Amino acid sequence: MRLTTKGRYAVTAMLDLALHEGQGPISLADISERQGISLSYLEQLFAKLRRNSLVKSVRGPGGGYQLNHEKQAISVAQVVDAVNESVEATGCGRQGDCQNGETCLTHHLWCDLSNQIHSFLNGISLADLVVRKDVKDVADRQDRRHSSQVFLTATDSLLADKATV
Amino acid sequence: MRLTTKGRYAVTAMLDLALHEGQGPISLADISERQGISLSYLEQLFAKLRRNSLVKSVRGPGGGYQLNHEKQAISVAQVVDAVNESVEATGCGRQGDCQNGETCLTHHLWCDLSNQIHSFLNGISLADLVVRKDVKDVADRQDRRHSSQVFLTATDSLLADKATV
DNA sequence: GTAATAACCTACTTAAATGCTCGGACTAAT
DNA sequence: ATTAGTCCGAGCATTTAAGTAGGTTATTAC
Repeated sequence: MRLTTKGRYAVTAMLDLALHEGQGPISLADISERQGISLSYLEQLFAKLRRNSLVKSVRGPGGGYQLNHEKQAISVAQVVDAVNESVEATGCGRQGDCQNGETCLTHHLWCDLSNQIHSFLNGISLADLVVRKDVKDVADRQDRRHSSQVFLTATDSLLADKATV
Repeated sequence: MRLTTKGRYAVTAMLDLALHEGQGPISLADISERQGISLSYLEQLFAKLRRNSLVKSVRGPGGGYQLNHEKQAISVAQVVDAVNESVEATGCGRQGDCQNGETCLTHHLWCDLSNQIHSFLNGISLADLVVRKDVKDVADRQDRRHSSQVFLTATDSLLADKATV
């Protein structure tokens, strides 16, 4: 079992998509900036998310990614799974052949733990996260910062335009 | 978060000690044989278990390891923790400074998950495991095999003794 | 049609951890 | 004195995460 930034990034990015749903395709550059995740790394993660048909893409200018299903139909477990971070706690993948063909002493314990984790993460959808207060707070902060940055760079280019006149 | 054979080995080995409690010190060689874990690797794991005072050791012939506390006072979480396999799912160690100083979008989600896992593993003691049917079954199988092996090697040495006569 | 944008793809790099092995030193019972 | 055991450090092969770099293709806007 393993849960690193890989799975956390994937969930964060998907949640970012869910939060900005209805605003058209969201570019990875935007997500990268808002969530502080390397753009190239995001590309690799979204390749997997796309292969698992959790997102759909639009190429070209104004393009980006969108959720491929309803928010409430995408669970955290699915996202973590899509980027190959199994929350399976057994070493044998539940086969029970952990100790050269036979069941090891603690096999069932890890099975129980796997069930526990999986049902927990399976029970949480992106829609559930979007309405949480702690998520909303962080999202608001990020959006303010992001839009003000957009404003600043827009102002910059206006000034640059003036300068070139 | 990470749970690999390292933590699983540690719990398995501790459970082995719990199962053979009252039989004096248990050598790592015995555990290695019964549980199919490399002896040298066990040594490294038990160094950590000892440093966390989960076991006490007896050196010299007839020596080995014993639980340092009552079976019911040692939880699976403690054992996993002792070998440095944190079941902490956040990247920031609950600090909330995940995204360059500020809280990331999914921080609270991973906190919840950590709580879930921790309370689950914390609620299971070695005593709980010892009485489980699935554990008993495997333990019986291992003990039969182990004692018959001891018998065989004993017979071997008897025969060897006879041969040398 | 040309430039810009953004998805898409492949390959490489760095760092860390796992799961071992090996060799030896210390300690205590026979 | 020998032997059975714990103790300790170094080293090693493999895997993975996480990120870099460099490019190609599709689409829009000018």
